[in-house]
Order: sequence, then C-alpha cells, then structure tokens
Amino acid sequence: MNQDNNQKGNKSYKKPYYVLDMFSYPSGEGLHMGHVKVYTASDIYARHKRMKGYEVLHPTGFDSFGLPAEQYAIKNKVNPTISTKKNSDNFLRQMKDLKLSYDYDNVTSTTDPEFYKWTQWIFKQLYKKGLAYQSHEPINWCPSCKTGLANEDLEGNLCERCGSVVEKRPLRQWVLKITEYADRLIDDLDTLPEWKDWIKDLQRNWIGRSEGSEIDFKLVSQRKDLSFVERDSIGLVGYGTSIETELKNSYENKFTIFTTRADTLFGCTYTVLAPEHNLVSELIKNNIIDNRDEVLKYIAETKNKTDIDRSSEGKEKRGVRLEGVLAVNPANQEEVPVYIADYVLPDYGTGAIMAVPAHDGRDREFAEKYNIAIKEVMQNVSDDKTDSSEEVLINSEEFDGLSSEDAKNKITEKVKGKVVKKYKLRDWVFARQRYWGEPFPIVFAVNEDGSTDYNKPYLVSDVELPVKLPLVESYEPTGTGESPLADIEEFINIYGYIDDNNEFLSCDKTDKRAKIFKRESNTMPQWAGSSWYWLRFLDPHNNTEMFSRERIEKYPEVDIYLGGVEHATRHLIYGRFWYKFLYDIGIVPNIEPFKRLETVGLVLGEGGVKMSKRLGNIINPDDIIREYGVDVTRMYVMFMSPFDGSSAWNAKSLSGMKRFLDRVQSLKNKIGNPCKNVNMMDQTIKKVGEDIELLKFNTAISQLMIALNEFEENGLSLDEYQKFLQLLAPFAPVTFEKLSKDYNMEESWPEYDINKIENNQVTIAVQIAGKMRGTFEIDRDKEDEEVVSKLKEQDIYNKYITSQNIEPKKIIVVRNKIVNVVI
RNA sequence: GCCUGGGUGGCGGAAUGGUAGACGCAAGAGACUUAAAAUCUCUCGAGGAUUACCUCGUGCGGGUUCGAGUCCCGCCCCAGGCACCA
Repeated sequence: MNQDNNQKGNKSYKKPYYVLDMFSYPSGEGLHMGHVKVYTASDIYARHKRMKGYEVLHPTGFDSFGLPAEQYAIKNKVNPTISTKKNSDNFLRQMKDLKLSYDYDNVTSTTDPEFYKWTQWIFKQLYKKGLAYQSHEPINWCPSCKTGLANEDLEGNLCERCGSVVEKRPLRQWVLKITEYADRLIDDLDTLPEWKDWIKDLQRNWIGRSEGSEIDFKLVSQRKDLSFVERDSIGLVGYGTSIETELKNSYENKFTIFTTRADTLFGCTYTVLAPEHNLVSELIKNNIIDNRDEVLKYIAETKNKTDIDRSSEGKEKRGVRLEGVLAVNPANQEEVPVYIADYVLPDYGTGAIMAVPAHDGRDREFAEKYNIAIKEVMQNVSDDKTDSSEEVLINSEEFDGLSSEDAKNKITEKVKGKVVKKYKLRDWVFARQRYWGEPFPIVFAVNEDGSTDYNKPYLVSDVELPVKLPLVESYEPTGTGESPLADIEEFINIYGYIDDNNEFLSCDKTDKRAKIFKRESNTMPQWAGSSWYWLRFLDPHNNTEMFSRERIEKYPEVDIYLGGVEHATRHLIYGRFWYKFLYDIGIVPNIEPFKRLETVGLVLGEGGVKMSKRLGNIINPDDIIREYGVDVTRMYVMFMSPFDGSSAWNAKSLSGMKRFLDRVQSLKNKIGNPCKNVNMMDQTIKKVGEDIELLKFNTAISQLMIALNEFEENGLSLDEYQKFLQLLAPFAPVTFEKLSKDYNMEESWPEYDINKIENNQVTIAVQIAGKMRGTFEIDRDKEDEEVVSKLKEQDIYNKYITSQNIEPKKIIVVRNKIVNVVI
C-alpha cells in the first residue's frame, strides 16, 4: 500500500509500471475465452494502477509467425502476410470491444520487418559470442510438419503441434547454446520472490541439473580364446604361442561414466553403455566383441524402437552383454562385465553408467534379470529407516563409515574423477525448414562446383538488416529437409563481398568485388520473436534502435506478466535466456525480465470439459458481448473463479452478473443520506484494492456486491455513490462511463480512512469446551478481564457453566474475536 | 515412478490456527401480474427436536492445540508437469 502513495505530492512525476500479458497468435478463430480471462485481468490490473497514479505501460501485439498461417497459405495460395493482417485486425477489433485499455497506437507484430530486423540482430550477437552454431547431429524431425523441432516442442515422442511420431534425422541446423546459461537460469530463479514456487520448480525440473562425478573405467579385452588357451595350453602345443602374442597386443581402452552416487562406486558390479555409444561401434569395428552378431542385432532393435514401443513393453530392462571385454572398477580394480542396454540414454551424462544394483532400482531390476551380483555398500544409520540421507559407507575398508556426501568427494578424488554438473536441458534447435519465419542473417560461401559451403557462413552486415522474407508462390516445404526458400533463386543466390568486419555486404553482380553467395534457407522458430517481444513493445516505432535508452531505463523490467502456464518451460525459459544474453552484452539493465509472473487458469466448457471444436462447446466472446454487454462478460469471467483457478462456463451464472449491473444502474435512486453502516465504503475500498493487487478478482467483485446490497437497503450519500462507481470502473468501464458522466468525476482510486474500517462494537464468539455456543457484543479492544466479566453475564454462560456448577479450568480470550471456556 | 497443485453444499466458490459455507448460481415458497418474463421478500450442508435447541459435517485414518478446512505424520483420489536423467 505504502508504495502507492505517489499520487500525493509531486503530481507531475508518475511512477512507471509495466503490465504485460502474453501476446497472442492471431488465429483465424479470433479470441477465445481464455484470452478474455487473462486480458481482462491484466486490463483491470492496469486500470487500477493507472487510477492510483502510475504511468502504466500496457501494450499488446502479435506473435504472428507460425505454422497455421503457413498452412493456410499453402491451401489458399495467399501470402501469410495477408491472412495474418486480417486475423490481427479481427483480434484488435475484439480487444477494443472488450474495452481492453491497450496502447493501440503502438501495436506491433513479430512479422513486421522492423520488428524481425532486431530478432535477426540478436541472432547476430549470439553468433558473435559463439552461442549460435551449426550442427549436423540427428535432430527431431516431424514428418508431417516437415520440419526439425526443439526438444521443447515434443510431447513424449510426438510432435507437440500435430501429434505425429517424430524421427531422428541428421539435418544441418542452427543451434543456440542455451546450456551455457543453464546454471544461471536455475540459480537466478532465487532472485524472483514474486514467482510462484511451483513455477520455479517446473523450470528447475525442466533444466534438470544434477551434480555428480565423471569417472573413467578401463576396458580390457578378455578373449574367449584366452581362457581356452589357459585351459588347454598344456596339451595344445603350438597354439598357445600365437595367442600369447595376440594378448600382448590386446585391445585396451577406457570410457567415462557419469554418476551422482560416486559413494557407491565400491558396489558397482557391472557397467552399461548406451547402444549408441561410440565405443560400442569402435569395439565392433576392431573385432573385439565375441558376440558381435547379437550386439548388432540389439543395436538395430534399439534404433527401430520409438519411445512408445519401449514404454508399451512396460519399460522392462533388456540388454546384451559385450562378450570378450571387461571394465575395471577404478576403486578396487575389480573386473566387471560390460553391457549395452537402452535404459541408458546416449544423450544424457556420458552415455555410460556404472551400475550399482544394491542402491539403484533400475540397476537392481536389470541385475536380477541377468543374474548379476548385488553388493551392498551403504548402510542406513538413521533411527528413521525411511531417511536415506543418513547412510554410511561399508564394505570398502579405506572409506568405511564415511557419510554419503563425504564419500562422494573422497572416492571421486581417489579414482581421479571429476566433479561435474549435467543437465536435461539440451541446446536449442533454432531452425525450421519452413517459409513463415524470420530469415537468418547468414550467407554461405559457394564452392567452385557451385555447391554451398556450409562451413563458411558469414553474418549479413547490419546495414542490410532486415533480411526480408521474399514473396513466393509456393509455401510447401520441400520435404527433403530444406525450406521452400531453398528453391527461390532470387533469394538464395546473392552477389556481394565480405567487408572489413568479416560481414557480408551485397553488391551488384558487375562490381569487381562481387562473388556469389548463398543465403541460409532455414528460418527461425516461432519462439524467436516471443523471446524478446516485450522489449520492442517499449518503442515499437523506433527505426534506428531496438528501443531507446530512455525507454528501457523507464521500464527496465516487466512489473507483472500474466499468461498461461503452458509457457512455463519454453517461452519463459527462452525469454529469460535471451534477456540474460542481452544483459551480458549491455543492452538491458537487469538479469531477469519478469519481476512478477502470474498464471491464468482455464476457462472450461459447460460441465467442466475443455472447450474444443470437436465437442462443439466453444463459447465465442463476440456472442456473449452481443447478448449481455461487455461489462457483464468481463465481470462474469472474473467472478467465476480466482485468476489462477480453472472453472466451467455456466450460462445461468452469467445472468447473475447481469442482475448485479442492472441493480448498479438503479442505485442512483437511493442517493440521499450516508449509509447507516458507516464502515461499508471504507471497507470496500480497502478490500477491492487489495484483492486487485492479489489478482483475487472474484472476491473483489463479491465485496462490490456486498456493498451494493448494503446501499440498496440503507441508502447512500452522493460521495459514497461516486466512490462506488470508481471502484467499479476497472471492472465495468462501460457502466462507469455511462453513470459517471453526470458528475464530472475524476478517474482516480478513492482512498479509505483506516480508522473507519473497524466497528466500535465487535462480536465475540463464545466457545465452550471447544464448541461454538453463541456470541455477544462488546466494545472493541476491551481488556481480557472485561471480556470475561461480560461473558459471565451471558445466558449462554449460565446455561453451560454456572447452572451446571462447573468451574472452568481456564478461559482463553482472543482479542476482538473469541473466548474459549475450557472445562 | 518422481515433482507440483488440489479435494469444502446441488453448482461456481469464501474463510491471517479463532463463529465453515462470504458472494453468486440453481432450487423451493410467497408478493406483484389476466398470465408469463422481469423484479421484490423469505428459506436453502445433513439429521433430529420443531420457538431461539442438539448431534454430525471441509477425501480417509491418526496426531499437535484451549481451538484444525487451515499445522504435522500416514493413506486414497483428481489435475498438471517430467518421465529409464544414472
């Protein structure tokens, strides 16, 4: 409350405040009820802040790159620019219908070249800092969308957008090194006290940091013929010599495992490599494995298995032993078998594990299946057997009795391992083989034979930004893993030269310096624009800078950011990553972009099911506004549940809100003497203001209803009437405008008198033996003794205590609230 | 399996450890009306007494406390996220 007092005193200075809601993808369907809920909430919040004297920045715009527009374009042969414009205009029309108080003069869109110029510029900076690189590793390929996808775009093993099973496909990609920011993305969550803990958990979980050790295991060959020779060397003359020679040259190698439980190293009874592990193919190539065919068969099976196949097998752990080799446990030099198994993932940790079946459930399951030894090395010393944190080492001589944590370090040190951190988060696959996205500011040199030399990329000079998307006739992806842009000769082939900054500048073909280059044909993913859009919102018409210094200093961070939870692990991680990067290169002043984050709950269809086209239960905001008016629509959506809760649409409840606003219209007739209940207005001002701050719009509205009930019954003064209208204004702007115009009212938030909030009389509840028995009235803040003596005058006390000849053991008085008689 | 969030009337939902069910919807009764709609008044957790009283009641079982929807322990169920992460 205290920080809100800035409207007093210096009138000319208004404290800046940035209220942002997640901008929308302008679909052909128009706004849905979910939009109405978030946007109305942020609008009420913004209006309230404005009334309290803040200089509120409340912008909107569109995230208009993306597949649906492109698919529409493919089908109808129209450039997505056109359909996108049409849809955005419809969205804006609806937003205005809803009386959302955005700054409509500064609406911008990610597809605006003046916008994506800066998206390209940021990419350039990432590239310059070594945070953008090309990769040919197998990536997730959606055969239906015909494009590569980031891990974040998958649901299980399915394309998040179309539900197709994705394949792994090696494809040239641009990748951003988000993993380099993984620690900061986790650690800096601690600097965000206004974020909900569960959202932070979601992000931590997604990034998935685990701290552990990397330990080398020696791999030695153990040819079957060795044991054969040893057994038979006495008898088989002439055969032994050659084998001995071969043994001397025998294969020796090593591999690195990752573990978070280095303390259990002594309990390792086998090791597992991912079937895809490089060492496995090397062993096969060098003919070290005795059961080569079996191993190859298993590897092939793994390749063909999708994640769905695997889980349908109940995640039973299967694997194949690599016959002929053994791994040496560096802690005790024990030789243990080596397996390959698909429960070890190639792209996490080092793709190899030490298995400790005694202390890991998965390893135990596997060991039991293949009859591998299980060796206990930890003992629980806690009284509470469920507390696994109090384990000490046993069976290791050297380290006996050490606690788990100490043992991790000591053992890692002993075996010359490394303490390392690993993440689930992968680098961000930042290229799509599609038309409707930001082109990369990249060209490639051309080989003598005319082919593109992808090893020689050059950044396009700033003066040539934006690299504009060309107009094309066909938007269909090639399907060969290239974007449709690859076929547009006029776009792809470009003459120019490399300037002093080692950047590409185009020039005329006839220019002496002119050489042919080829443009990058991939485009950026839809997440690119949304990773920084709120910064462009500061200054969308600035055609020389991303935003002016003055603007970023005024609004260095978003004060409150409202949107859907579904963005917690993608947009909000990408956005934080880019913002941190921009901080590192001195563009923005903070380490975190969003000071307070609030997530909206779902608006479900009647009966509590999701609204969907298939079920035909979609409620169209336009229809509701037409039938009931804007204010009823806004207030009903706010009243139906708390902001972060989800609840079902109920057409009948909607008419209750209409009743409320109708009654407000006729409240004017009750103006006269001040309300008998002198506290009502002040209580309401306090409650509504506080609830808006907490986004508890449902209880704010209920307080307005309580006030209305009171005023209808007991009348109200003109002053009370005007204050009531002001409180209503952020919720029901149309009603406010209509009713306030007779009074020449200022649109400011009324103040309350804290001394008037509380009644002089309070109701004390009487509890006898812990049960409620009645109440009595007494002056506020009376001493406990007075409360007790008043209590003893009560009939209820007589009935339960005096007349029963009971002597209370104790009487507990809670000031202004309750007395409890303990008997 | 792991991590979150949640479970309160017929429904949406209120309750800094202090009168459970605010506010609203639906339902019932009544008033107005030729009638209906709208509007207004009253009732509305369950059971029993039927005047103003008692008993039970916030997913289940324990516990802490003068007092628990709220805190602790153990379960069950629902929703979301992650998912063989070593």
